[in-house]
Amino acid sequence: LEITERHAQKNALAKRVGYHHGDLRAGVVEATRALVEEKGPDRFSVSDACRAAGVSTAAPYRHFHDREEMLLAVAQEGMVRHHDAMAAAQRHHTPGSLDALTALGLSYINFAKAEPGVFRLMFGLSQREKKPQIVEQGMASYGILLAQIAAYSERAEVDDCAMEHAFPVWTFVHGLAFLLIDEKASAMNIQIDPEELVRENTRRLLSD
Amino acid sequence: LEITERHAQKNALAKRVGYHHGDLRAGVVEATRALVEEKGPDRFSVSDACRAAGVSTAAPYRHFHDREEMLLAVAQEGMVRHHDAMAAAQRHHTPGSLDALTALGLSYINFAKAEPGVFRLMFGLSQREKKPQIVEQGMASYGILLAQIAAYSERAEVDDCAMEHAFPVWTFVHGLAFLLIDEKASAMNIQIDPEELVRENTRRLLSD
DNA sequence: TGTACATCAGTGAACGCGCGTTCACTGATGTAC
DNA sequence: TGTACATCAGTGAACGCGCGTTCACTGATGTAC
Repeated sequence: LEITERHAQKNALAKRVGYHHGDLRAGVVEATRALVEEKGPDRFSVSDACRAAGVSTAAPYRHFHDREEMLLAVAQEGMVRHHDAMAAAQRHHTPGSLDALTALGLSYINFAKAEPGVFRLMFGLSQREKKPQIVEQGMASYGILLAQIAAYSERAEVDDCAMEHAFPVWTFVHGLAFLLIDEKASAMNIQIDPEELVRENTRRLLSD
Repeated sequence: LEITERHAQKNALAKRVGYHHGDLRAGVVEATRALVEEKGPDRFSVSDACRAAGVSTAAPYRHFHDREEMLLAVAQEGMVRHHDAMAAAQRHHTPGSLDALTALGLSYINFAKAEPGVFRLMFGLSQREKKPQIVEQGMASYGILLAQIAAYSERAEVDDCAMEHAFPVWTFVHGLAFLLIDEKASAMNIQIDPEELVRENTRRLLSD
């Protein structure tokens, strides 16, 4: 009898076996991520996330100091996904080629399109960008761009010249990402081919 | 006696003469703008604005349907200021010169720096960018850029070529504005000279 | 010019609600013997 | 292997709070006579 009850409970709640959750932290972070995506970073509420994760509203406080720390965890994981996507995108292209740089830019934009909520969380104003883990992860992503640009201009290492050229390329791609997810291009009736746009203008920005 | 009372009251409340406000709508919009600037568009609350404007929380509902309409009014006025700043910036330069285009871009960025809250309100995702008044004002601002770019490439009118070149320039400047107000450039320890950055990269984006 | 009255901008109090966080408690788990 | 116990992840109820909006009301203003 008791075994049958247990079994039913297990099936009903899927991840939940009993009083203990198993991995409540991961569950809450995933619920937070989904809500940030659904409602935006500012509409997210702790209560919502707990409801979605199927735990009491007090539970997250065993794992996070406060609401902000939950968002920080989501931003952090986002930074890693973002970095990994860029690293993967360049892998299929000749280092230092315009193709590689285009793939890098497109993967930045595609991340923004795929996860606009998390993208906003990562790149919007907050105290988050001052946390060392976030800065480090950002530096790592920027490093991928720096290396490609150094290779593009046929330099062995990242020098001042590569750094000066990298920032405008980041700026352009960053602007395009926001214009797309904030629906400004479409509101202004501007048709866009992201790939050609990124390729041509990266080329122009790196000219001289 | 009564006159003295009136006088004292007038001095104390400045804008407030008695039961009626005079221009409550403008007062509330200004309070809303200031709060959007101070706390950000998402932290703004109707109650805060009423407190700041010195009116009851019910008062704005004589002039606005709801909270969103108050933000819409602030966005709208922001669009006009933004447009006027760009129009003024180009006035001192030869039409179609790189100087004129640089001044245009810088005025875009300076608006973002001066009013980051309103800038976010104007360019963030919402249903607002679909309101005809907002779209129209946006088109007008974009038209200034289009005209300068047509003149830059020595064309008499705005043709497809000008439109194709304008979008990347907007994208670049827009991206720079966000990287600056979201403090990404400073968080990554990147030093910037906005004027040179805008001039050089506008030139590159318009090359070919 | 003086009075009666309609208008409607602004009030003050209340509404129902969801929020972030805290608290004393519960009970599943792992470990020592 | 079996039992006693410490640990601590998760609970459920409550807290104080500020929110957006509505309501019946008040009183200043402008107009008709």
